[in-house]
Amino acid sequence: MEYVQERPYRFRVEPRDGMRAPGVVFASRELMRDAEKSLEQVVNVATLPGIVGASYAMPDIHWGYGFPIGGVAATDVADGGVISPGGVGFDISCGVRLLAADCDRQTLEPALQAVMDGLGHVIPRGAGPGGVWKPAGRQELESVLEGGSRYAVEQGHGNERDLRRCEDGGAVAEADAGQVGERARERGLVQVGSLGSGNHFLEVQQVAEVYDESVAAAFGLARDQVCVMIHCGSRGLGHQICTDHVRAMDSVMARYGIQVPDRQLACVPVDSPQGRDYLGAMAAAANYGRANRQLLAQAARRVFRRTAGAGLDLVYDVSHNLAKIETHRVDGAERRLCVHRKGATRAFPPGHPELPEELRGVGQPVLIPGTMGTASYVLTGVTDGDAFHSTCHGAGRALSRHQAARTIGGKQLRARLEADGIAVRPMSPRSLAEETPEAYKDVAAVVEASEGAGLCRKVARLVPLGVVKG
DNA sequence: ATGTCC
Repeated sequence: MEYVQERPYRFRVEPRDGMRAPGVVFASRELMRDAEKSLEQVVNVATLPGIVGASYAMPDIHWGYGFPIGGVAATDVADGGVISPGGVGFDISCGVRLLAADCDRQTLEPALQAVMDGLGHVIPRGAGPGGVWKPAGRQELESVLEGGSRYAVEQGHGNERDLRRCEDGGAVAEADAGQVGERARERGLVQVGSLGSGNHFLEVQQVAEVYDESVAAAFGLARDQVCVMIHCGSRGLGHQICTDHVRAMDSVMARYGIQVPDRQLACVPVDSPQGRDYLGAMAAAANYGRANRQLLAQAARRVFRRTAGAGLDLVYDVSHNLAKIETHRVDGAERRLCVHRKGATRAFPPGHPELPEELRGVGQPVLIPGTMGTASYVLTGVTDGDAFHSTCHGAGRALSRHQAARTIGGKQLRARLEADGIAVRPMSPRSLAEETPEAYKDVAAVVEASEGAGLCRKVARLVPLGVVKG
């Protein structure tokens, strides 16, 4: 696959063979070598009807279902633009929530093991059913699907300030629970407030480094401060919605005269019955994901209060697997676009009207989960951000689960992490081994490249003190 | 990611 370097941290594939836009990859030269393996998917996405700008890829790009993970593509709604579930991913609204504790690492130290034991006890994790909160019935599940974090807070699980610090105020308005199928509901009923497995986690962290004091202060973060980061999604419910709607789209796509180079890029016009159906169901899954993170945060708050006498304030909650209808300026005109971000994080700039007043001067907090043994990052959106104000979402996998588990045993890894001062509360040794830090790219390099490409700015680096893993 | 295959 041929590409050229346009400038530092930016590579380009010229349009050819059915591509309606160029491909653009933000990466260092070194990360670009990894990215090459997924360029075919970047090129495939560029053939989607109505695509504007480019088919973009973030520095943590890797192979995914249809779209690459780390892919961003926007389509023009009024110009036959399509919506593709492959551009969102199976884990709809997977995302990150960061809470800042009212104590620093030294103060927490004597209580850390008790905090970790408490979290290990109350945080449901791993595949299958189990959640901290059970909706009373079908009716209440619908309330979660339509109300997200807002509904959870209305029921006493959090406060109004939490909602200001959630993307979309905690709930996407366009959710349509009627488009959530029976099996998705069954699966969703028993998993509200659960982590799941794979790279999902709840970590107790410490602010190890601050790159921008004033932005960090606006986010409520300072050096040595204790934080809690929660990374999870919409569990079986989102997965089932994706499965159901891909099938529905696949069977009608030809009727719209749409051809795609990969069946996994199934799509329909945003402005079509099937497009609206998927967007309504996707929004419902998005709300489920936010309620999920809200309820896990409440569980963490109870543990911190009881075992350490500490409080937790929400810094922000943002998804990195979602499609959204947003207005952007394209070729000098305001256009309504369907922005797919799959393994890419929205990064609104300072002054954006959708940011809460107290953050409007500094930009949107962007939360980047790293790996267990290394670090996570807090970034902020920038004024001249590219790719429809998007940036990276994490380290990005480098080894398969199988390969990872071959490099180290779970017990050995746990011993190594504990020796490094990181308390670990895993679901099983095997699941831990699959998530060994060596299985991931260097998150610092990914963040460096994202900043170098002009997508965001670094605010703080967080290191783990304790990890609860699915 | 996912009741890791309906």
